[in-house]
Amino acid sequence: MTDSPTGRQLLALAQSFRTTLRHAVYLSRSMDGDGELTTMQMSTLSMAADEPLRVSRVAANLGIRVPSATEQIIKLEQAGLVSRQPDPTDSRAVLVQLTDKGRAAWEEASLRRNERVAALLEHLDDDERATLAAALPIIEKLNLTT
Amino acid sequence: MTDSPTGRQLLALAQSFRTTLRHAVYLSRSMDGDGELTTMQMSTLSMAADEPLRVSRVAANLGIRVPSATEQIIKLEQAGLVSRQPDPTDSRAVLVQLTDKGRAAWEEASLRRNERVAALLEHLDDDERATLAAALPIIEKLNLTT
DNA sequence: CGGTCATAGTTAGGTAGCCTAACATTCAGG
DNA sequence: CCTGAATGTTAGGCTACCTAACTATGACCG
Repeated sequence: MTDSPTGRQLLALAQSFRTTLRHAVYLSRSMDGDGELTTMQMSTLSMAADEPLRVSRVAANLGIRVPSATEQIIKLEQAGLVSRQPDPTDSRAVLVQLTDKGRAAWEEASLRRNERVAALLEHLDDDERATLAAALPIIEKLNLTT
Repeated sequence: MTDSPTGRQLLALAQSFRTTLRHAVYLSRSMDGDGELTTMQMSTLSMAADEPLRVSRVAANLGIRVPSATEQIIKLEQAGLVSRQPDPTDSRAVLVQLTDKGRAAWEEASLRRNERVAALLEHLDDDERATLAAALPIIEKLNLTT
């Protein structure tokens, strides 16, 4: 504790974390296959599942700019999965809302993804799964810090 | 244990994991800023750091196709960070090798990234860091399964 | 009120990274 | 040799992101 042993440990953990983060991106992409909804599309739908929300909120949640969000949302609209309507309380804003078709598509895609991920998790033993489960909220916490 | 309570637990964990995975992608992207090396570029350099390797190996490690790897490698070459030379033992193959400049750039970028991630990790307490450290190899294991 | 500034989205145009298909070159086996 | 497999590169296209410029609405204030 003379100098900063904690600092070195932190750097070492950061190194490992960075590597794993990269592999996680890889893993995530490998889940995206087929003609299914993309991860980003599913996130958008899941946000709108609770209540209609603004384009700017979608952008913020996805970590992209508003024009990019508009683009994606228009595609979802053309696919009939969401509808766009002016916000009655502020006609500048646009509310993105899930259609019935959108909800069905999201639920089904979500289920299928979960099954695919669950199949991976089956290769872990109980302890490993417990550790993983404990780590997830911690990673979430890191995100908020950003 | 009558039906498959484990199955339901697995699905629930899968759901959480999927969400965190998405946020991890977000986190990872948020690290990519500036005019620095991208994550993919750093991975490529780190692979070549040990010994020269083939384009096809780079592609496989990054999870992309060979033409895409060629593209990235050519950019790195133009930046003077790697060199491309025919494999003496098989002149179809091309060996990608780190230049001195490439090694220096990689080491510096790596250090800076680690510092940035370490800054995030500082917001965690010791227990949380321990849990995170324990979870990393488990996530790696999932990747191999893919 | 009426003018000015901020806010919400869309449009336009450009870039980066990925893909498949088609192509050269080289190796390996009968 | 000659044919088929393996290794890269080239060509062309797609998607998701970006910034800049624009429209339209709201909000504040003299």
